[in-house]
Amino acid sequence: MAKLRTVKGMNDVLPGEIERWHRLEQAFRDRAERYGFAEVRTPLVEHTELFERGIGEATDIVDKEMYTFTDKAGEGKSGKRLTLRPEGTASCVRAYLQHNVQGQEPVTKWYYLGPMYRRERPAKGRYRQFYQAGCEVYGDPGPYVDAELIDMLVGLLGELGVRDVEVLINSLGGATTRTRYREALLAYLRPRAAELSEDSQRRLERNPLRVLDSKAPQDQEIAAGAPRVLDFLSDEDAAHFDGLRATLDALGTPYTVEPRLVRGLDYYTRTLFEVRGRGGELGAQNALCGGGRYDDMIAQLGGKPTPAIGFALGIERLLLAMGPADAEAGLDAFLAAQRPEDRPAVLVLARTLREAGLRVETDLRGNSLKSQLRRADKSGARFAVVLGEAEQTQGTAKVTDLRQQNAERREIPQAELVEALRA
RNA sequence: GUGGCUGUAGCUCAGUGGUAGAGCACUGGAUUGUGGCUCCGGUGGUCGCGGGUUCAAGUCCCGUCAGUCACCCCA
Repeated sequence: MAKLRTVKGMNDVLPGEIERWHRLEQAFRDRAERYGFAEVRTPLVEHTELFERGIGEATDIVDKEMYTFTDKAGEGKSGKRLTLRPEGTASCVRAYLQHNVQGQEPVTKWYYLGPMYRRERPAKGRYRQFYQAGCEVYGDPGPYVDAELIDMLVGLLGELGVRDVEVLINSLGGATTRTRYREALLAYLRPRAAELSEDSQRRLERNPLRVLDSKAPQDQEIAAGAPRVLDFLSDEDAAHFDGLRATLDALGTPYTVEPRLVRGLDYYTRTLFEVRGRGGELGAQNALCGGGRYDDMIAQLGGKPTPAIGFALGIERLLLAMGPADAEAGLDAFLAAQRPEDRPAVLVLARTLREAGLRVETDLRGNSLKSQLRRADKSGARFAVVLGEAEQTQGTAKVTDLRQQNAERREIPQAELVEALRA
């Protein structure tokens, strides 16, 4: 029988690595809350229809990457089609509508953090279960929140030491702009269809915008001469985009306008952005986070028309871009027993110290004092504390500072130990 | 889904068709109450898995699975 192991593309995160996850997650939460966002947690499983209607059936995500299954059928009922969420936005919108949040407050700011599932071929920085942290704002048409959101992201990345990034922005305009642009783009691409890559030819009628961000050289050449969305923006769309840029300028947030930035989700309107890392660790998966405005989705899913914007960032990718971890906070003390009969007293003392808030470890498997101290040293503990016959009778403990090479052993009354170990 | 590369100890990797190895890690010890450095010992392997070729396969061939990188996709 084959060895048990994780499902392809899904990974364990073990102690030693998890500390970096905590640091990232904590930085994200802290920043999001400082900006007025509150956490929302939604189920990992949703009705398949939510993603089909929310993300768009023409997208690759919905078309071929979702983990979808049929739930067990109930009495006289057929099973329902369920899907492991491939992204977070659709679920947030569903929750927003389900609990009629839009009727309770004019503007809603939510953040989320958790695993997403897409059945793609795994690669560096791309896994089948991967983690995203994201923010969503409902009820604010922008463009000021758009800029604030982007600026918040750049601030977060900087706080985490990721400074070599590129912020790309674009605008797709509203529904009417998009329709007009789509027609113009098709008019340009159709005569050149034969020259396009196979993938782009397949996408041409279904989702022509995707041809623009193809990496195939022949596609890029053709895309370079294609009409630009920005030239098709309505006056309102253009004013919105100008407002975004002016606000980013006022915030001092660097950005690049990339008219060919399109992104693979169908729901975007107007503002679109992506932050790419330039670090070598990232490989081809250099999109650290992406987002944009999706002003039409809430109405499409049955709510009253409400403007919305959001982004998601890929935790694993950000971890790659962050580089190696700082030294983790270690133990305060490692307690050792001189003789087997000292072990209960060590446990009593360990409990006292732990109750006092100290991080304390012991190793009382029955090994020698030498072995216990060797482990104390490897544990990274600041102090070694030894209890033996003499200390037991005198109510003291021998304390050694493990950071010093030939540290003297101090005999300290147990009553003063907490204080001594905090030093 | 397509292609390239890689699978040997927990980790990093050697290994000319002829007895399975090293370093690190783990563990025991080096005049009995003290760690690191050093030294000596020990545990640990279906050589990813299945076929084939051969007197003989970790080594050669085929398949398969997994990892990884790129395409693709996207965060």
